[in-house]
Amino acid sequence: MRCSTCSLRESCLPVGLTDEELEHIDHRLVTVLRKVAHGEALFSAGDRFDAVFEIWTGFFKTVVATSQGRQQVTGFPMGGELMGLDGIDTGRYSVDAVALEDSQVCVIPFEVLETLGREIPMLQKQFHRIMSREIVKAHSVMLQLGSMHAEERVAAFLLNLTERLRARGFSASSVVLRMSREEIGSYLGVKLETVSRAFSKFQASGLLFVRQRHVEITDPVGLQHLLYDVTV
Amino acid sequence: MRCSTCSLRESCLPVGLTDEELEHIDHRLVTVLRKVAHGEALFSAGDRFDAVFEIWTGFFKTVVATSQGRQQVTGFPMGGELMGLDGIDTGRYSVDAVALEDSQVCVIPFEVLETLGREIPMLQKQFHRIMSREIVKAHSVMLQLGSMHAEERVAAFLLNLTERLRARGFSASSVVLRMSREEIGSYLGVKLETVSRAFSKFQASGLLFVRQRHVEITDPVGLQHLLYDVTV
DNA sequence: CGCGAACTTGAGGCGTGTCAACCCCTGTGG
DNA sequence: CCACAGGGGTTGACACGCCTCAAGTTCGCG
Repeated sequence: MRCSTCSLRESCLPVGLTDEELEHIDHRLVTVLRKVAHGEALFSAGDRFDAVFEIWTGFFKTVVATSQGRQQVTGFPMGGELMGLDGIDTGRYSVDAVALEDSQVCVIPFEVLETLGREIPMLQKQFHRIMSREIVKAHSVMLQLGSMHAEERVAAFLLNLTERLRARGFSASSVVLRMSREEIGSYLGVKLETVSRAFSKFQASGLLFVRQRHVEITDPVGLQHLLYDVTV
Repeated sequence: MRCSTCSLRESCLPVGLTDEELEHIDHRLVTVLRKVAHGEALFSAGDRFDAVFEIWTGFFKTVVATSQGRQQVTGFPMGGELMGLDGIDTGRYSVDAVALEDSQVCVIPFEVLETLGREIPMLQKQFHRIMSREIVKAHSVMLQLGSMHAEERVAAFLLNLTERLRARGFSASSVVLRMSREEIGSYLGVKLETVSRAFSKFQASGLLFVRQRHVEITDPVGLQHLLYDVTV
């Protein structure tokens, strides 16, 4: 596997490396490309940790669960994002990572990443940036879960999703959701019916058109205003 | 500042380092000990990032805020925990870190940490573990915010707090809360009155005694059961 | 073409928020 | 040492947003 010629090299772990450094990590950082079928788990909570995974193509959900059967979707990682960082601490993954569509991931053995990080300071720095970003994203989700009303959460979710799609060159207005209402609801801390009602209400307000998993956002600014116009 | 003779060296960043390695980082990893008075901010969202902070003594809260004035407490870090990791990504801190009592923190310039990490693999590994743990903790908070009822959240909060105190050699049954009902409520995504009512109800159930910020937990197992006995 | 899963929509109940009054501590100044 | 002020905490009554339960609809897929 060669990072130096990969189409994602500008939005992936080795961003900012020189051509020389990129060639140095070719065939070393990533040795295997793994395919994950729709519905299949890339890894599960409790599995032994030995690698992190860079999403090359596809879409995932990550889920934490308690022994009592409580579940919570903690994220919807997509192309260019790194998964498995939660496993570094204890040596076992703490979430399930399930593909929401047929996907391909670059397998990065963690030992190799730490070694190459010592050799290439820029790689080390990028890795730290990515872990830090993960923490910041988590804080942002906590803010949503802790302080927003149901409709605001759904609006924030849609805006966040479309922004990420836009950054990857996809349309930000016409979206096909890869996840169910129930998965969205779990992520946002509300029930699936509440998500459905929010979509319907947004449609009635002329902000978007929704038909099952197809969403056409006609008024992104209006959606954004839902996050501002709140009695705080 | 010397890490090799610090009383916290077994529950701090350089855990697991050899005596030689510890002496190598003495006066280098930590150059300054900073005092933060009760109510004062160690750093604020937007401040330029150049260091992470290891809490030596004291107690903090971290708070995220939006431009619209929405706020969310994201954590209550205490002795032996690392703060400021959120600033690595963008080069600016993304939360406020406010002392809830007079505190002292070791200032760790981030440049130095990355350099020493390249020299000492064990230091690098410990740092990665800590960042990873931060992500896992965040997932756990998401689970609370997204799937638990108010009383369950309060019970989980109390159990988590006392467990951390216990790990530091303090009593796990007799606690003086350093934070207000409002701060607890913000952290848990409920209103301060709801926190107050939960405390009162726990007392009525014989699980604990509460008087203002003094909490005496008489039945930790009973508290734990509140998290199990739920229709999921 | 038909089945089942996912989604939508409605009615009613419950949990938490809101608002307000009161109490308890702490700290300050006379 | 006491009086007082003020912030934090508690408790109650009521409102409302979201959950629950249920029925009906649509869509994807075998």
